[in-house]
Amino acid sequence: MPTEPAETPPGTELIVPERTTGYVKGRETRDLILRTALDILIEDGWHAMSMRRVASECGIKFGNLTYHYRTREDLVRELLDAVIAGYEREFDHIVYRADLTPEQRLDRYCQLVLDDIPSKQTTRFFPELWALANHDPFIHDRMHDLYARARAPLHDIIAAMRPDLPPETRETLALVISAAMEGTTIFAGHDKPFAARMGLIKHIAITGFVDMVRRYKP
Amino acid sequence: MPTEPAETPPGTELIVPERTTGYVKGRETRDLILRTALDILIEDGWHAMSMRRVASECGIKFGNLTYHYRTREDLVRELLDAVIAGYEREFDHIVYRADLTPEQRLDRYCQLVLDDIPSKQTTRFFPELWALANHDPFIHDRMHDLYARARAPLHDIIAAMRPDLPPETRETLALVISAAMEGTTIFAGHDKPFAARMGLIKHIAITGFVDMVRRYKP
Amino acid sequence: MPTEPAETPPGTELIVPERTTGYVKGRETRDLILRTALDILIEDGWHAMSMRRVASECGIKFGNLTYHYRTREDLVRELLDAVIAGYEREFDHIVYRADLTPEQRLDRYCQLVLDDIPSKQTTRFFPELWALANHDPFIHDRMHDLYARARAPLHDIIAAMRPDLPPETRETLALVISAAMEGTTIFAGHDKPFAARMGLIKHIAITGFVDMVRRYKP
Amino acid sequence: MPTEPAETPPGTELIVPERTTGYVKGRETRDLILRTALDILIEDGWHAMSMRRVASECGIKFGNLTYHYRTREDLVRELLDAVIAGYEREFDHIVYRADLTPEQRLDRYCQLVLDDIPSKQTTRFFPELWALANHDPFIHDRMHDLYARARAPLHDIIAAMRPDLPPETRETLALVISAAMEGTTIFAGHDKPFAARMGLIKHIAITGFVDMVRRYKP
DNA sequence: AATGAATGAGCGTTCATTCAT
DNA sequence: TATGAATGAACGCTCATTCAT
Repeated sequence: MPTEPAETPPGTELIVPERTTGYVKGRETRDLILRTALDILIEDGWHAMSMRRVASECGIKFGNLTYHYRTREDLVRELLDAVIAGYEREFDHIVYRADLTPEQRLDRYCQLVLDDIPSKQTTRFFPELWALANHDPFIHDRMHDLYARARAPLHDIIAAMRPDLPPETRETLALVISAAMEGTTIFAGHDKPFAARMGLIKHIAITGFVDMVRRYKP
Repeated sequence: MPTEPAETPPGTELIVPERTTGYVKGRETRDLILRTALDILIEDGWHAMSMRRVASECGIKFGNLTYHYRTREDLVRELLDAVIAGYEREFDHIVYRADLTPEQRLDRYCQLVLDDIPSKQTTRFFPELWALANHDPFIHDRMHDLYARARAPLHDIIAAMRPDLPPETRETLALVISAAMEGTTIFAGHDKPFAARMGLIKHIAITGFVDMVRRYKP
Repeated sequence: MPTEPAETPPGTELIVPERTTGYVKGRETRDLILRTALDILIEDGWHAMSMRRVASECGIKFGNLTYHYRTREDLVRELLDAVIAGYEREFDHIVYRADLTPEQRLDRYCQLVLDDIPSKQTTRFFPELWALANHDPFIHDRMHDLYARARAPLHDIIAAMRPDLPPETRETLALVISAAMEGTTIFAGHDKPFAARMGLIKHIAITGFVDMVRRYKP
Repeated sequence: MPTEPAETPPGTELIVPERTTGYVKGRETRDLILRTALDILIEDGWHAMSMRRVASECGIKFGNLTYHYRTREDLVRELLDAVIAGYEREFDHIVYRADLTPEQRLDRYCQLVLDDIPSKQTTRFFPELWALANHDPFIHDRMHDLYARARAPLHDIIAAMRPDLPPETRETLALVISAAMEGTTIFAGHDKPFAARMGLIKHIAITGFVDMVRRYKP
């Protein structure tokens, strides 16, 4: 079973939306702002990502930051959208390869996800997102949009492996597998106690998931 | 297959440490403070749990709060210790029942954990902890202490089921199972999109976990 | 012996540093802040000079004060620098007059210093500085910088009067004279018991100092 | 001329007043409190001498401190009185020695005062007092009481040396000498830039003062 | 597009004080 | 005599926001 790591880690790119007034300078500044804000979020967490600190670490003046993002919420939403869109884009153009068996594709999908977890950005960003989603409906919905899109390939794979199961069961299998992988972030993500054991974790998890789909009896 | 919910959900109790000196009144006040602080943490998150808001929602004056907890860190540490101790206590006196087979005990253990996940406290508290642990070494260590203690019963069960496996493999099996269950918090916890499907999730997960332990080949 | 008071008392002016950027309005606000802070320091002492009180007595909002001086230390340092620079400036352009004998210049120098002591600002400001210098190394160094500059003219005068003495002795003569005058602040400064006797004090002190330099035998 | 240092430095003792309820324990506690408060005042200054810190550094509980000194002002006043009384006592029983000439007694008196200045307590305590006296009439009066008593021996000495001078002139001579010595605290006190030069300062100052008294012409 | 100035609110902390135990 | 509990106020600081330049 192929276990080589994915060629391009997802989520390393920020997809910054265009604006109506398409000045290049402003676009560059917004890029810088979002990149810097994400760095702070990753490094020191949500509450450290203040407007002042973002401006300061950008090397721009405070007034300029509020020109581009009038309120903190504006900044936060565009940041989360940009980060999430980055993850979504990677998923879209990596997973679909028709030359593999469903088992191989399941294996490959899980490799991709688990290989991404030890990255500092993923280990730091998603727990912030999970916590925020509990208190902010906008973030909650946006986050579950992302996960729904991320599970879509799994649905196809599981449907191919188990056409006998009802759709709800297949979806829930996908959910359990996805949740299981997310959960490893806490224990084997960047700088976590079991980071060094990620290889064994991957083997146990992936073989377990394949078995789980293959053998599940309703 | 036994799927009845556990009789007492863990984590609903705060274990507030005694003090060598002090009157009953002070003890009651400290209890109230911690209970209120936890409620705010659960409802509105970490940064909403300010000293002022805790005092205000306690119905006590700010000065009195700082009398009992001189600094926010004092409050936070005693709160986390009290919450975590509550979870640990439940684990300690529920899991050890010698009259069951290892498979039954694994099933029971997972039932216990998964039954707790939809509780509002657990769904809200642990993601906060995961996010905080990324930026606060004290919280990081305390959290992984808790999880290590929570995995201990799993180690016994898996050792009984698979004495042939080396300890590291058994530990990692336990870790994967534990992480998988934690991951469901995000998707099927309180008010989450798949909360209603927790029954099916439990069935898929638990039968999958039992299979995973039973059939794992190094 | 000439005893007419100096034409311009030193230390009545605040030398507020320019900033590279900024509007006139901001400069005026900073001037007002420092002037007000000094007034409070003089009137009610160091610990009364709180950020809140400065803002309030300025008629500006607290947030605006912290905009101009982010921390109290920023404010304090710029204030001390401005006050001290005011004293230094006066010393610089008053003392050097070549048309006088050394004795006349010594007399004139002491006149200048002693005439300044009964001013409320000097009587109040310097004892605060002396107390603070005991607990704050920055203030300690800045204060002794000021005094070193203030003694410089004395060194010249004494060198002219007593070229036979070694430099260390001349410096120490200057120090004793300077210290003696500073000490009168406590007893004959503004609103002090012997304020009314400053004329006699000046006569006794100055004739004594001139004699001391003229007649000192190592 | 005799220049050996005084046998017992003044101001090292706290004279704590008795109370009507003469329990020994309470007296001991008050001693400890005042001693500790003075240490804090000397070490970190006036504003650092808070009730809380005094209690904490005493090793007694906060409530107990407020039992002995109901308000901070109570503590401060008794502390200052005790310290000042300590200095006064030393002056009283050291200075009067009939077997010396007036010049010798003047020398001896100045030796005594100047020898005390480099002590940490004196260097730190008096500048605090000078600053406080500018803003607190009670302290102002008490301080000048102390200095008046301290100058009394000088008046006798100067009267013996210069019976020809009118009393006001003699008093002012005493004042100038006293003020001159106090002023050296700032420059040659404990940890001050010219502390190492105190020997030369003493010689210059004392010979100068003797000359000043001997030769002053109204 | 970018900066400077000003506001109002909230934060954690320290403090002096009063009162019950 | 000593401690615990509670209050109210002020502290320095950071923040998001608005508006003029």
